[in-house]
Amino acid sequence: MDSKTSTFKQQKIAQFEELCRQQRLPKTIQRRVILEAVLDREDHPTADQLFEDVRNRIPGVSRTTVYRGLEALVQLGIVRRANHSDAVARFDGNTDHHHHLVCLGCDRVTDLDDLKLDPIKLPDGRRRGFEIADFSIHFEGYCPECRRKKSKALSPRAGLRREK
Amino acid sequence: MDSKTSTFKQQKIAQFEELCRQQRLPKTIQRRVILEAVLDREDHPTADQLFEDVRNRIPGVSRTTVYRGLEALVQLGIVRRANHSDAVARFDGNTDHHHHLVCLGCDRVTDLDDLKLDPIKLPDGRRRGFEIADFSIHFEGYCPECRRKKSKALSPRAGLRREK
DNA sequence: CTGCCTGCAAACGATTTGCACCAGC
DNA sequence: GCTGGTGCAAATCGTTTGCAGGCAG
Repeated sequence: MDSKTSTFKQQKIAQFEELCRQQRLPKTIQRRVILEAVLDREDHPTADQLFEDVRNRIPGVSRTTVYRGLEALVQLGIVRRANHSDAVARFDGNTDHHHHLVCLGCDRVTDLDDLKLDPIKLPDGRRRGFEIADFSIHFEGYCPECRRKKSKALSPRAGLRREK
Repeated sequence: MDSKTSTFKQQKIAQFEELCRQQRLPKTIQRRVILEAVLDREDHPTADQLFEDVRNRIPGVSRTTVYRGLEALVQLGIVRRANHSDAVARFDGNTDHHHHLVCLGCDRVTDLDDLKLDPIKLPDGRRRGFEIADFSIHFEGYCPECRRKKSKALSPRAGLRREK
């Protein structure tokens, strides 16, 4: 929205085009729009949500194209797969270092950019021969909405049903 | 295997029976065995792997029962869903505080019990009204196996295909 | 031209659901 | 006996694949 965000988006798109050139991949409108759709969202949309978003801009796209485009963007390292506990694939245009707030009530995941946390000593790197490149912290707790529900009804732990 | 592990298992099972009593749920053999199957594994098995394990002990079980049993155990808070990036559900009998090593090459997730990390200051708890109950750190990197592959071929980033 | 990308329809695999029956309490 | 668990088969849902064009380089 503001210029900062906008610049970020520009950069990502430039990065995408750059990679296409490097790898001699045709840069199609579809994939550009798919990337834009991911970048336009703050949350971690599912492939289907993105399909809807893309379809608003390119009425004829097929679901397959969106799925394949997303996969391609992941391969290029421009977007990330976001791992929620539901079974559907989710994507995240923010490939920078950031952390997550995971709600134990509704399973929603929000990004957390507070980086006072960063100076954690990346430890035991070579433990078990594992080479650590980065890390992110999952904070588990309850989002405002679920806190309210929780205080009202201590009981049932609204099932882990999928959101739709 | 050793007495410590064994005790842990006992406790979990006791906890399960306790919860069944509290909530007036019948405690069936199937669910007990499902729980045991989860506890007997160190990794994060898929529902289908657990189905196989359970079937070895109760030849007649249906896949449905295992799925439903696992769901029930998750609801009871005895086992956790483990979030990998592949599309299949995975489960984890270790509900204690622990961290994860996530391989960017093969997406495998391993538990990390090194708790020198624990004294991290749980910060900004009330940020956005989010109530933080716990946290876990995802270390992203490359497991020994993928490091080897990576050093040989810098190129293709073996696709994110499912393991089977 | 050549190769990757697209769209469609069909296939697929994991998970869920409806229903009749059976088992704990 | 009532309630919830089980097993089976069918349905569902997200995702992938095969194939025939189409388009970017």
